[in-house]
Amino acid sequence: MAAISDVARLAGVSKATASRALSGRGAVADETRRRVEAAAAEIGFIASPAAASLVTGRTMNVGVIIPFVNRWFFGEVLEGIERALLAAGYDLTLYNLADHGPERARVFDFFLARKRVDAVIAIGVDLSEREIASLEQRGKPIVALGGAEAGVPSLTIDDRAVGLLATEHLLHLGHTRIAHLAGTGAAAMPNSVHGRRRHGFLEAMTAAGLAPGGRAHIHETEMSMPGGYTGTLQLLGHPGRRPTALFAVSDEVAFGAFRAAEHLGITIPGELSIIGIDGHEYSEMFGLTTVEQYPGEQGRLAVDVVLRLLGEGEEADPLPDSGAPLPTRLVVRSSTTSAPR
Amino acid sequence: MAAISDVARLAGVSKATASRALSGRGAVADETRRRVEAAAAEIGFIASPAAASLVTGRTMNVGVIIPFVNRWFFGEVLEGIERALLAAGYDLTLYNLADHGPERARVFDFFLARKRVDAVIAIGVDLSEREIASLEQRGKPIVALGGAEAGVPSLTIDDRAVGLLATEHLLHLGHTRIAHLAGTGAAAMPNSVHGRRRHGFLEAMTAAGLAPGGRAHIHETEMSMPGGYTGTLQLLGHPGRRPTALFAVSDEVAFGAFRAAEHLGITIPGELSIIGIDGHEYSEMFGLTTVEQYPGEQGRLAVDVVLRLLGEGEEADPLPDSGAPLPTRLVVRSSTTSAPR
DNA sequence: CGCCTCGTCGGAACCGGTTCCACTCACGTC
DNA sequence: GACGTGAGTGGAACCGGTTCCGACGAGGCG
Repeated sequence: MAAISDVARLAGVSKATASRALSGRGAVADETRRRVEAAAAEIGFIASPAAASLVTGRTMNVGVIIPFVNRWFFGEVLEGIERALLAAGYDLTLYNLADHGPERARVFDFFLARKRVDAVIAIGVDLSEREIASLEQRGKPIVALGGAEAGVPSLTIDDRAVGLLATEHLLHLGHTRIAHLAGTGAAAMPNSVHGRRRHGFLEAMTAAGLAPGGRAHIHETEMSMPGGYTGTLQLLGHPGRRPTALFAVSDEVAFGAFRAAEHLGITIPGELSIIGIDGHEYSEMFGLTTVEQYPGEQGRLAVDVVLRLLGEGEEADPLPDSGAPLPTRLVVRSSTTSAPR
Repeated sequence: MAAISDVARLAGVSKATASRALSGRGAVADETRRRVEAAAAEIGFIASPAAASLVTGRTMNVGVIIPFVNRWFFGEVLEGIERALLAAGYDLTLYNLADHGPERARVFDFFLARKRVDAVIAIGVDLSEREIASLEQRGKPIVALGGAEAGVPSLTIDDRAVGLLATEHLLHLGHTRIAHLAGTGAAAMPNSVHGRRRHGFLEAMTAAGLAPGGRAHIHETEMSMPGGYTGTLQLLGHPGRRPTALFAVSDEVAFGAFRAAEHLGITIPGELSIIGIDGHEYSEMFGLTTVEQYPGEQGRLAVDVVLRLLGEGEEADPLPDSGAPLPTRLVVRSSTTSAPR
């Protein structure tokens, strides 16, 4: 429990000089700095973050709010954030908040409002006005990732464009009976990620003269492999002319569709083409055509923005995150092919 | 920016009394407490954790070290820990440490050694002597989860028994040509989770008079679905008498095996029985027979132990975590059946 | 009725850093 | 040679709580 006063005494300087020497702020003669550093090393001095943050008001800690840990996208983002934060000397405090329960209010009022974090990164959760106000009022920057928030800097891919792109890929292959496995609430919440991807689908279909509801089918399902499985069974299980292509809202959902197709004896891509969204780690194994996004990199970017807002990056790189959507890329594999005639 | 001195002034008491009233420590008259609480509520007083931890030495923060976020088991454990910690008023600081890189030393020396956390929960990472000593020396309790650590309280299932149980299930079904998809390093590190499961497999095979190496095959692979996929292709892809049953070291690996079997035109369970370990969220969808474990509950338990070590739970429930292995359960589904004759 | 005990409370020290301010001193300039 | 300048340093206040210790009054006991 060596304190800075011990270091100062050992180095023969004042506490003030020791602090300046170790923190790098303020002018200290080179020779003095070396003496102080040597003294600190000798007694194994470790500064108390509590004492520092008490006076500076900075905790060197960023809160991350995330609804799921075990969905691939979120896990990847979290890893990216963690790495970037660690490199910058920040700690990451995790809040796993799915719904708007009492838990959530408690986290905002009790944990985040306290001086436990300097900033907040919210992944895939829509913050309420009150929640945003509560944080901003205390001068804590917020950055949203996935799901644009009004009033706070948001990093997100263009989900509508991605839905459009995926659907157009299927259309270009000659498919006309195309189904969409959408995420829960896609129709009810047009501004959600699911809603925007659905919108892109509808837009492409309409532009191709394929009135949705006529031959296009949309089924909403949970964002998981079992969700894709049961959803696909619903979509393709009944007799009649089946869709020849399926646009799944995420790769995990698409994986479930693979399994359902196998169960139904439908071959891929012969009888059914499947495209997903994400660029999931497993998509190569499935041979899944997908629109890739890069969640790890997105997490890193979110940290960049946060650090800039905290006045760390200062000038440095100008970073063109001026509202431009994050990059995505169509990767064609073996799960999509020309429509059977 | 309301400080406790403001509360005290408003309530007409001293800082000392205000602190006692709000923290619940020390004797305060009921009427005084009510006045202080009313004053605190009125000006929206929020205590500074930095100030409190500076003097008490407690941060109300627990560090969690985890090698992956995106493996189901780890994600589930993390969620369980988060929930339990939050309920107890603790924050969770996440450290995503896979290998023994320089990053890792930095986390231990710079982050954990500082007074940023009160305790550490290490999931599936083997701590070095030095790392353990460094934490214990500073009075920070450590709890290990999955992969027993010498010298620190460890929560873990009995991996050898689980491997035994899974293999015996296949043996009871009459299988004699049984392959094991083991985790990386299973042979090289007999005390690892992978090593112990492999050991259980060998033990069951030997007891059944089936000399490993004769008709039993072991292949080591990455703990993921693609790992299971390529591993299974290796194991079953070449001609000759194939195994009729497969014991996969984890459910995710088993899922990959399903996919590989489909690719090879092998029916399940007709030509190949598959059993996994974990009780993965998706195992029901696959109809996978598995030995379930309960990672969310394990995380909760780890928090219980940590809180006890921090002197929170004090007496309360005696909790029989006296080294007894965590619960597991064999769940038979449609992926295993009698050996073909 | 005197004394002890206990509940209640205030004053003040303290946790361990950071930073403002004043001061010294060497150096360059006119 | 007088003076301004700025680097380098120390003293002390301060961040916002917690806790030790002592004071005080009321009630119980002998």
